[in-house]
Amino acid sequence: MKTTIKDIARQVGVSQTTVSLAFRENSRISAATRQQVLEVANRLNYTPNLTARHLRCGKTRSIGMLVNDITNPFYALMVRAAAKTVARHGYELLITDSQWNPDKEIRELKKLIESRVEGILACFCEKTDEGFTLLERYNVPFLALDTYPKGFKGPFVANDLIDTGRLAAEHLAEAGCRHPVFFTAEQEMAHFSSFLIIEREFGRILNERGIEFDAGHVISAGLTIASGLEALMKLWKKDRTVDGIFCANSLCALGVIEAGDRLGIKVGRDLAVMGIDDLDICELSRISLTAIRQLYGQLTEMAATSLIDCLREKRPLTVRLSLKPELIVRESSRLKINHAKSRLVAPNISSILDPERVTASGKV
Amino acid sequence: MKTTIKDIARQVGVSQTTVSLAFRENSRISAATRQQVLEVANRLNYTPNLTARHLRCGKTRSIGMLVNDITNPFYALMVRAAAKTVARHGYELLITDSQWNPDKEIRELKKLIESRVEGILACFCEKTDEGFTLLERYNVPFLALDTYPKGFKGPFVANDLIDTGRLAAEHLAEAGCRHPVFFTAEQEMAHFSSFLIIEREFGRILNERGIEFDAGHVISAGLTIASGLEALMKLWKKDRTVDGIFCANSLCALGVIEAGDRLGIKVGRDLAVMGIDDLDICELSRISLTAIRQLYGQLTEMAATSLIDCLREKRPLTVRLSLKPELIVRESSRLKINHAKSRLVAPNISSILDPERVTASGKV
DNA sequence: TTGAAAGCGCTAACAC
DNA sequence: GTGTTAGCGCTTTCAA
Repeated sequence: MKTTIKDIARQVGVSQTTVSLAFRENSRISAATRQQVLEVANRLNYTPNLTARHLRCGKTRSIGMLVNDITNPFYALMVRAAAKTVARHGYELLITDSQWNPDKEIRELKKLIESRVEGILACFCEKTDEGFTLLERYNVPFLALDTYPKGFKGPFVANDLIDTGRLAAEHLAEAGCRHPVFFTAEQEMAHFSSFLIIEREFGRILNERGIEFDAGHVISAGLTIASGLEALMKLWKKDRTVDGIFCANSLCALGVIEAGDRLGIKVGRDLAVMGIDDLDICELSRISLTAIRQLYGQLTEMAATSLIDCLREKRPLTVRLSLKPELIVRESSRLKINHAKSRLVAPNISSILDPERVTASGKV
Repeated sequence: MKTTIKDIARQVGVSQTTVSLAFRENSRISAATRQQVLEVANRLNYTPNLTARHLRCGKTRSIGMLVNDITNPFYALMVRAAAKTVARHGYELLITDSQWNPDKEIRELKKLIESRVEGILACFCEKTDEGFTLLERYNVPFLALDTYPKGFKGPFVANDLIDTGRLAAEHLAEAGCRHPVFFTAEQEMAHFSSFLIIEREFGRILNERGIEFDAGHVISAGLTIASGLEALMKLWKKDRTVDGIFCANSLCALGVIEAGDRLGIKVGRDLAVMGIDDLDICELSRISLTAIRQLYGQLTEMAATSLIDCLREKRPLTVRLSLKPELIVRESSRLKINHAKSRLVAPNISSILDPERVTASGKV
């Protein structure tokens, strides 16, 4: 059995209260008794039982975090940022993963609530409203992170998806694409509000510039290398006029490049490829993938901070914030430049060379 | 304030026990009362307080997991596998991250102990013995995962590092390398037992085959793309005889390839490059990096299962298991073949094409 | 400066 | 089937 405060009290010959007090700085305990208590505690290998403390105090000093896929570098980055931020304020982070499964999302959220986390940072998988309805119902302070469900009225810190769509459209238009397509997530996810927002703005800007784009130019490619590869293979069989592909993430774009290589398409010259999420490897000269960088670390830090601030001050959460993404142009989409001057520009390698860079793939 | 069992009891007009019992399947409660209780519970938005339950029951049904860097795809993969396995047995997973910092490792382990996890899956950062000494002292069942500290007498499930070193040495020797080097982790990590074991076996096999290899052929390159890039840049300035580089991970190897490209070295023909950890992108034909695949998912699943089994049966943990790694040969190291027959072999693309493949980079 | 008593929300043992 | 009682380990009054 684990040593408790009682055991120590008995050994030292003081009350439980005294022992409890001895573990806190500048409480009204004499230096001598504190000394004794700490000694015995150490000898008996005592560690406080947080379960008991939390029950008694009525709060857990913990924040829950829900992500869709912990093995995705961006969620991992967010988790890391959240853990750090939360720890700085004396909180724990309970991490859970829905695996894009709405049922699991609900189950995980319930468990967090039952664990009595004081607040939740939630990346909803957005297939239903159940997730945030649940949190609202049980009255748990929460914040939507990275993206938020359609029509969501609550607090969020997210990436600016309209801007994302716009940047992509403008870039491809300027690169000289006349037949761009959007490779969105797989069928089941393609109707998530985040992808739809990007798609709509992407199309709107293209149309504005006189480039044809409608539902027929949206392809449920998926979000993995394998699915991007397959999607271009399939597309190319029936349509070889495509000259630009905007992928919903960079993994998909890597698959598209691979397919291009196998099909003998000159990526960057005859076909512009770009993705969302700037992975480290996008910078390799062999890849050199144009990507829209989202600031996941900052995003999460801001979210966690404002959640904890509100918790502290017992204010309701009101933050609704969209972070601007950044376009990183590389070789995979220099159609116009290459056509015009046939000149290669050195890829942007600054960040790869910077060992201090916060990285999604990290170390070992 | 949150609804408690008491509130429900009062509303329904039964005792707390009855309410408590009503939430369990086939307890001795009448269908009618259960019905009532559940109804009221639902109306009052009741959720059980796990903190209280755990305190009362004296166990938390939770397992702690310590990794060195949650943003590293392999640790993320392990976390995912652990969470799944543990959940299947009705346990929770508390995830923490030492960030390769031994002090943080201790702090995090202490927090897990205080949270009264029933067992711990630990990837020790190995800078000191403090981590496992602590766990032994507080008598927490634990398992070293992925790697284990030098001279470690306790239970572990790890990759076979001797085999890893051997596979690399044999492969480079057979590829025809006469001047191979080992790019190990950065200075501060290079003396970790895992890297040392790999290094020693790598050298031993090379020597056995009459290839020169000593401490001078070990370079503290680091484990990131940036550091691999820099390391080869530096090395090439003073030594151009190197014809094979075995990197402690694949990210480093990607950096090496990048450096090779920039320096005009023909990677795969004049310089063989290989790494440990087979990332998805290693399979892209633009990269085609030879790598030693470690089975992180299986590793973790086995560890978690045996931990929980022992917990259940109150047996002490005794497992000491090393999993065999697998060599995946690709274009980056086909020196001999290329020299001899100048023939390119199609890269192994099977796994990329398999959408079911468990992947480190995952979706979105 | 210390101690006694109460209680956080729940469950287990036992009585009815 | 249901209720009573006690107690998990801790902290927080309040009294001494």
